Amino acid sequence: MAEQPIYRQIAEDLQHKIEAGELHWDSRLPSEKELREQYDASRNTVRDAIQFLMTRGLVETRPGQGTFVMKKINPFVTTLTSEPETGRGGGEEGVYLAEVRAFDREPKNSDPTVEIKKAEGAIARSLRIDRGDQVIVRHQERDIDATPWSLQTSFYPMTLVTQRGATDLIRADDIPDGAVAYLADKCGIEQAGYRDTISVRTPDENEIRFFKLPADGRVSVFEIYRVGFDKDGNRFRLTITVYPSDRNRLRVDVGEVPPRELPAATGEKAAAGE
Amino acid sequence: MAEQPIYRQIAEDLQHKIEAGELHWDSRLPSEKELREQYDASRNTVRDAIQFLMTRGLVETRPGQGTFVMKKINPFVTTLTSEPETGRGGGEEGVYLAEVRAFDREPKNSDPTVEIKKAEGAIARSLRIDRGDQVIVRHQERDIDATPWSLQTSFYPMTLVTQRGATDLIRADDIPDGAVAYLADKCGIEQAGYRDTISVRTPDENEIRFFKLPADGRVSVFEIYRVGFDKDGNRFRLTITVYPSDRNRLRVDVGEVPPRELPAATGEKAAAGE
DNA sequence: GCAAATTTGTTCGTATGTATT
DNA sequence: CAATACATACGAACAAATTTG
Repeated sequence: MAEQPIYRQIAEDLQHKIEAGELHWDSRLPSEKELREQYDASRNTVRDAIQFLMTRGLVETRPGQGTFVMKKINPFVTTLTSEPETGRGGGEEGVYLAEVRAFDREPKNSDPTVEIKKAEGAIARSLRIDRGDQVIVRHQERDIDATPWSLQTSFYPMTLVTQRGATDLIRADDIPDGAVAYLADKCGIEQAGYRDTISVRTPDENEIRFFKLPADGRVSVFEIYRVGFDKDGNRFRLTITVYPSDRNRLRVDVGEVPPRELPAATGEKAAAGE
Repeated sequence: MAEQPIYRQIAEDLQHKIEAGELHWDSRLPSEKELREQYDASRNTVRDAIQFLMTRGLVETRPGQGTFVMKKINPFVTTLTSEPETGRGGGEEGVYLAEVRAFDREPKNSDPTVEIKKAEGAIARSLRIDRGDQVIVRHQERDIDATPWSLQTSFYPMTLVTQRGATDLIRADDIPDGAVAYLADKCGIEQAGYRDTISVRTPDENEIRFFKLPADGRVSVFEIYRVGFDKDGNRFRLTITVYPSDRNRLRVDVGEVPPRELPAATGEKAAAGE
């Protein structure tokens, strides 16, 4: 049995101190120089230990200041199956706002940006249209409690506007009840169901900037492709939502499941959804 | 605009070469020594660049051999909502085997290990039992096409054995049709529904070993807590499944959704589920 | 506003250990 | 056993960000 490398030993010791409460939230760890003396190791080895803890989200470093114990994030739980009756799912406009407020947290939506583009490979395949077909791209940024929380981009075939009269899709305005409800009202396209495909990947440059994630991709993001189907099984929209995995959880309810309990005051456990 | 650090420049250059097809799948990158000469940088800097690419799953290192361009993994898609009729969900024994075989891939289940433990905090909360109550812990390892794919651990209250006669739960044998079906048969506990909570975290030591993940936790894992409810809303089991996020996707179908298409021969796209 | 001190970020060099061929 | 290549560890220097006087 090989002995643990030094940097791991140091990391473990620091981790224990953090978990034992010796180092509380937002308190500064000893500087690299001090740690070097404490553990009688080189600076690089100490830095390896700190990086190990950073990868696991226990500490963060601030250039010129020091290394700090990370605040435990109270994750927000998005229920993907939230409103089967209306055919709308968790994460969508109206549902999202209601969900967040139900947990006593403050949502904020940016104004949407609207673009017209040619469909690229993945988009065209998801919507079963031809590559190069015109699509409407609507993009929104969302905060919870003033922290950047998710990025949502929806793609609609241009034919919804040109042939079905859904002209509000190309206005750079919020659609108050959500695009799904609008399409039902305006052109009678009812969403009979949707399919979510969930993957995890490293964030790109934009996402790192918006979510204020560490630049080296230690914190990954959920990427959810949601394809909406009408009652004939046709695909009429694709929504891609990106959530940083450190501050989000997803939930799926199947069959008969008791309703969610509301958060007990500021209790972490209820909100964490166990 | 600050210039990019050298290790990022090298990483980008290598990434371009990979994406341009100059370095094809499974081909070896130049050794660290050669890269050092090519880019006129130190070995540590070259290693930083390689680590950057490893984090993003573009290359892998094999001690004693070199650094290789990673094969694009054909992810397996687990549908969490797969069999609403039977009350069983994706990832569970019978469903899992059928799902994998339907996509022409070869599943393998290890024999389960069975332990009796006292329920710890998270387990007790999930099952709504008291901390310290006895629970049965059944653990299984799963491969697909000889690659380690998921780790599953189920927790059952001991009362199912002592008061309801579900004695097979404490036998270290496979339960062929799955524990859910067994409990329905044996003690009439029907699973009326279940709730999945999905989070992402860094793998622990065991998971790194089993899944052969990079030791420093760059590749994260999905962790799915599935709580089963009977028709009275009581919780009778908790199953925690861990999937490496680099080779797995999750799917959720809500409402009326056309059936999945079967893979077109060996096509990546169909299997990826777009 | 500026300069000094502190702290982390990046880069270099070197040495030794370990795994594989 | 030897060669190759990655993993860990040491030391040193300068750069960049931040705080303090």
